[in-house]
Amino acid sequence: MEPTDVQHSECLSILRPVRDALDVLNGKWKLPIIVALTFGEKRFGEIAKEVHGITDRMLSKELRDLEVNGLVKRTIHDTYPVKVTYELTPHSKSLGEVIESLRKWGTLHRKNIMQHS
Amino acid sequence: MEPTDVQHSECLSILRPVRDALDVLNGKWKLPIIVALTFGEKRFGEIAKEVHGITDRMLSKELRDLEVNGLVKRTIHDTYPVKVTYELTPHSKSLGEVIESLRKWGTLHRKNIMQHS
DNA sequence: TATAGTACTATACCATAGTATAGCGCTATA
DNA sequence: TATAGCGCTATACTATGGTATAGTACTATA
Repeated sequence: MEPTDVQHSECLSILRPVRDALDVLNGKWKLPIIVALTFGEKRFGEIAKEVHGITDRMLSKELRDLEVNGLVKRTIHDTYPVKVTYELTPHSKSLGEVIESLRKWGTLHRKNIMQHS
Repeated sequence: MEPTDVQHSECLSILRPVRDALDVLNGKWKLPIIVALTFGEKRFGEIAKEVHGITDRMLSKELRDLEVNGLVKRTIHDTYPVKVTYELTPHSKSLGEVIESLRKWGTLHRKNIMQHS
């Protein structure tokens, strides 16, 4: 193997965690839902109101996705009538850096595109 | 408006550049193609060989996408027979930080999932 | 009794991302 | 003359993400 081959296969192995991260954030609704939960726990209906345009079906599905990925905690309160709330987990807070990094590059990229068109 | 509303709308406006960045990296093939071009310019056929499993159709489409987004430069060499090469632009190098940030979180996330299952 | 809210699920559909396979016009080589 | 490589494009298909609309079992309120 040549040196570039070694470097190349290293790059490829780096891609797996990168893909993992992208998959967690992917889709139209994940980030808006996370934003909605940023300022404290909320009920299903409250999130639905804040995330404009989302259908109940999608909200239900995406919340389950986020729960499986350990970003959101679902709590069923033992009251009458039953109350269900969702909140961000500590793990989800660690996303802050990634989002900031994406935001910075996205802003830079937008400027770049503007200039060259 | 309450204070949280202000903060909430701020978060939403931050999402646009984040979406932009995610869209550029999205899809199954963008990152592997970028990796293939990391160590210098390459011809269509060479990239096709390095990015395992990609079809000509997809490679053609994704290269055009990357070119439109200013990450890849396409050069037609005035030789017989004509030679076409692709290379990364300086702008694409600025992706390094973002990818590193995603890689770090992706690794952390994987550990987190392993523990809680 | 009727209406509305709560937290969903079911069914059907559509649009986009990606795959599979083939072909094109060109040139170089055997 | 035939075969293979080059850089693609065309056509048709499937799979996934997302939308639209309705319905459920329960409770609270008028």
